[in-house]
Amino acid sequence: MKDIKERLVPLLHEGYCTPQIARLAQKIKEPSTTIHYNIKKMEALGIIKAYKAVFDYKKIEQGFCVFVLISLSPDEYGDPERIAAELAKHSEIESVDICTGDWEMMLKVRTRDQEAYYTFLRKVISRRGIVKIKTLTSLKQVKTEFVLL
Amino acid sequence: MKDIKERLVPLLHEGYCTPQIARLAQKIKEPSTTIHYNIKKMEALGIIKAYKAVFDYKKIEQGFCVFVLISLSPDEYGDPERIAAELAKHSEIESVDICTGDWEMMLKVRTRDQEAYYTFLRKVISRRGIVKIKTLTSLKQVKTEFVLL
DNA sequence: TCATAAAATTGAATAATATTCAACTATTTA
DNA sequence: TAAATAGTTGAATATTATTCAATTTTATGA
Repeated sequence: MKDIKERLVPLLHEGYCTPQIARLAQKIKEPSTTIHYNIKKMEALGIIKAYKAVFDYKKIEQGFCVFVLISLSPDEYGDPERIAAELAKHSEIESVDICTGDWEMMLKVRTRDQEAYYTFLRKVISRRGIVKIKTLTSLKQVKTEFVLL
Repeated sequence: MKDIKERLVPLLHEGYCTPQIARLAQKIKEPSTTIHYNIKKMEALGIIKAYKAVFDYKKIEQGFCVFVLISLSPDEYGDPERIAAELAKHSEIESVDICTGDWEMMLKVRTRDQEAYYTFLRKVISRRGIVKIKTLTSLKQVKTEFVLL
């Protein structure tokens, strides 16, 4: 056994997939060359960013999911995007949004369990510029990435 | 012109994609038949739920993105999943989570613009059982669905 | 309005890829 | 330790994506 699975998951997580042109052609009832042309165009225009797999995260040791509401220090109001870009690099973070309202930033984070999240919190989230955070823990994920679980 | 694009986007949004076995095989340096076997196994076990495209949502008229924090009426504490499942059906909703803390539910919603969101709010979110909501509007999306924008 | 250019659609041919299958190896079970 | 099960792999086949050239449609400018 070569633990192929463990090496596949991270790749499929962010890419290494492709549209099924033949199936789309059959569904939409147009020639596959037409589908091909239109998809390549959307890729070239940057409309399509990636093709990826969606997992049942409980089954890949990523069952702990939280939303992190972040309040920035006034020093950072001018350039929240630098912190956002820094955070976005981490593979545990599913999404990073700069927001209005009581909180300046919203993260969605996935880890193995609460302990792994605590480690992540200390290592990544605790940094200069972030003055307050609030964690909302997901007890049950009903839909993710537009896919019903 | 047949507006192929408009018909492709909703399909690619939730599926109609497939893993690139040859590319994965090259990357991982294992035979493609081994990759194939392992992927089919993950699909059969329900580890992989779907293969889908990720879009630059501004470019498909879905540029308005919000997080909706929902507070349920005490009547519904016992069975928040029915409301969650109802909400999850709507294609505007990217994710539905049942949470701990001050709010019982978290939605991520995408619409064309603020007006479309307002309509959606009145039509879908306003319902018996939901007693309070708070909307956090995303001003800038840095990362979505594990994909950098 | 009409000529011209650019963009989009399409069928046929080809190239690339996924899938099947049978043999083999490694791992688990009793 | 034997037998059963699960995982790996190369070769053959089936399916699918891609290229290309021809054609149609749409946009542009005098």
